Amino acid sequence: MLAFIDMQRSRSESPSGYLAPRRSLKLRRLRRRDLPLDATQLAQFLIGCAIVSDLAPRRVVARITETEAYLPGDAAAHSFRGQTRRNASLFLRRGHAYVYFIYGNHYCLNVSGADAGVGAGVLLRAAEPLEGIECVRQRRGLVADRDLLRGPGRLAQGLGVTLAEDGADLTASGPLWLAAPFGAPAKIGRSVRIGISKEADRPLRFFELGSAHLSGPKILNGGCHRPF
DNA sequence: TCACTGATCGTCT
DNA sequence: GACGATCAGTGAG
Repeated sequence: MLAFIDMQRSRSESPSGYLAPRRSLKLRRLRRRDLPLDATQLAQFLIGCAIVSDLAPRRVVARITETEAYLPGDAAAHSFRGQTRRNASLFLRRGHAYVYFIYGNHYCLNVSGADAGVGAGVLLRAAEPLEGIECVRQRRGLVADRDLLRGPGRLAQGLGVTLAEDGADLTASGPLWLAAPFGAPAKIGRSVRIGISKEADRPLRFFELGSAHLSGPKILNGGCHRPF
């Protein structure tokens, strides 16, 4: 079991009820061997882990609350038709960032989830901002706190992720990396994936039960959107 | 809260 | 030229 992370922070409650940390979190970088070799297991493993962006102007730490697994041979996966220039990062060893641009105005961040050359990954769909919230607000504009990183496009925007991070090793020293989970282990829910037309009935979406920081319709989240 | 729609542009066929 | 792992804005119930 992974070591616990001491959050080393005191929290203050904002008018919206959001709990904002005052001090930097103490984080342990995940190593590649910490990551399950199976994308479905990796998608569950990443719930409760942190994604850390040291991209300018300052550090943002967010606790991952929602993921989707895209497997080898999965018609909904970008790897389904084989390797192209766009999806090459999806075929890297597990733990690399696969960033793609979609719908003309959004980036999405994935974590490659298999051995080199296989082509599997985990889409990070939502997270709860823990540190650098002001920086996220600057990037995201005037939106409700629970909407800051809720949705794959919003998450990438809030972390400052662009195509420049495509192919980055999230287990190496760099501006974008994964940290070990902290706090009580998340209770994980499961549902079908969102926004796809192929293999849409496969239950490969995972989320933290009870979290307010989830995308998608309420019915897929176990009716767990907490009012703020 | 949900349904609907337009914006936007890279990738692939 | 069509499609797409999305989002924000708007209106209805």
